[in-house]
Amino acid sequence: MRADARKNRDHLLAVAGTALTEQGVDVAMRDIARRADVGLATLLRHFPTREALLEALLHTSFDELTAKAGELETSSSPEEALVSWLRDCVAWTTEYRGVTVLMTAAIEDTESALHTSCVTLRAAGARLLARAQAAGTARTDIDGTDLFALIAALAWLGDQPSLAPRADHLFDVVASAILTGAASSDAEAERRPRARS
Amino acid sequence: MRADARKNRDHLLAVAGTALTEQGVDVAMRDIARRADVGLATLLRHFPTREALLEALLHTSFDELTAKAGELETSSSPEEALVSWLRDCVAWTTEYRGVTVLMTAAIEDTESALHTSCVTLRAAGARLLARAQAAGTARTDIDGTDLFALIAALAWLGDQPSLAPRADHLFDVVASAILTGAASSDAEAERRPRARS
DNA sequence: ACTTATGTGGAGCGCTGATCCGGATAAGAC
DNA sequence: GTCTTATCCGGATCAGCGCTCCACATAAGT
Repeated sequence: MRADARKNRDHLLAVAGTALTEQGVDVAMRDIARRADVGLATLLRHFPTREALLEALLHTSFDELTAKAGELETSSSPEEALVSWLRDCVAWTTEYRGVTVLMTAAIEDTESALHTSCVTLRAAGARLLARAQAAGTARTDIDGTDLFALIAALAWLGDQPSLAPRADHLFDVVASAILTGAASSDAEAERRPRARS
Repeated sequence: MRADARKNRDHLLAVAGTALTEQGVDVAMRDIARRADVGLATLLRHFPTREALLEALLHTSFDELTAKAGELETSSSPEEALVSWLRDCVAWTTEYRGVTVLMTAAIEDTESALHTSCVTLRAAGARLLARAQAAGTARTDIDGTDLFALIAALAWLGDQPSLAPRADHLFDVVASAILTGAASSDAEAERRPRARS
């Protein structure tokens, strides 16, 4: 890659990062190009689709989340690991408003630039879930795809301005549905723990 | 209203109904106008915004849902009434792909044509919830807005092609989180009843 | 210094929702 | 039955979107 191209690419990524966090993933591609003092065609050549741009921008975040899942698998109890990781996933999506819709579309579109990252993420969650299920602390009638769907739904809730204030609380509600509390001594405490703050 | 205007209005509503169920609420306004053999301006004068069109089209459905809530309040047990009504709400949204997003935006936008309908719907749900809470069969740390958010999230799940197959199952998961099963003799059966079909 | 392969960005396409305004027409007066 | 007028219609137009093409600028290699 030519030096000026590399420079443009890096600059575009930096500008896109701030633009996306400010205006959500639906920000106009033209706006990103304008803010980078670059033609729209240049942006679209480096990143032919919105998904491609997001992939380049978020793949380190994806890696961190999957890595986190691996760490939790050894450092925490199955139940704590699962819930903590779910919370991290949902919290992460709040930084990029609207990314949830693209991810749910990407997970079964093998052509999407985000496809692989999403599948990997789902697999990481499935492992944490299976571990908790084996320990008897998570209900056994859900799988990794269900978990992915629940994360997506909670993330979507956080994206809706009118529902966002309830997102944290509803996370606890849904989490209580995933956990059985079977092998936990404080099962009841886990079912209705966190009072409305 | 002049006779030709009334005729156009009715015709547009009929055409919009089929167009919306076929292509979702994001269908281009121009397409609706084209299918009705009418200029775009005509459609937009009768229904200045997409919300206005939807309100005219769906307000009978909204009325039916709130009426249904009233009936269930006297005909069924608090628990059954709540779950049955929630299921009806979620099922109804599947007929109009994408309507959930507009509804969540409308519920706190007093300018939206859908605002009143959404608020009424939330109130109907809140009453069913309060009744179940009074009977001790629904968790007491959620309110009508939380319920609305959960319905919206489940409806959104059904709108996503990749997650839709799990929507019914996840409805049961979330429903189990809302219900405590306290006053029910088959509490355990309610917590993990429906095997994956 | 010259050539060439590569990168660039303005112009233009088809699409969207929205607005304007000249012409068509139904409703009401006579 | 005719005429007036208030109402309604819809083609033309605008700004915005993602996207593509291609004449031109320029960095890299000889």
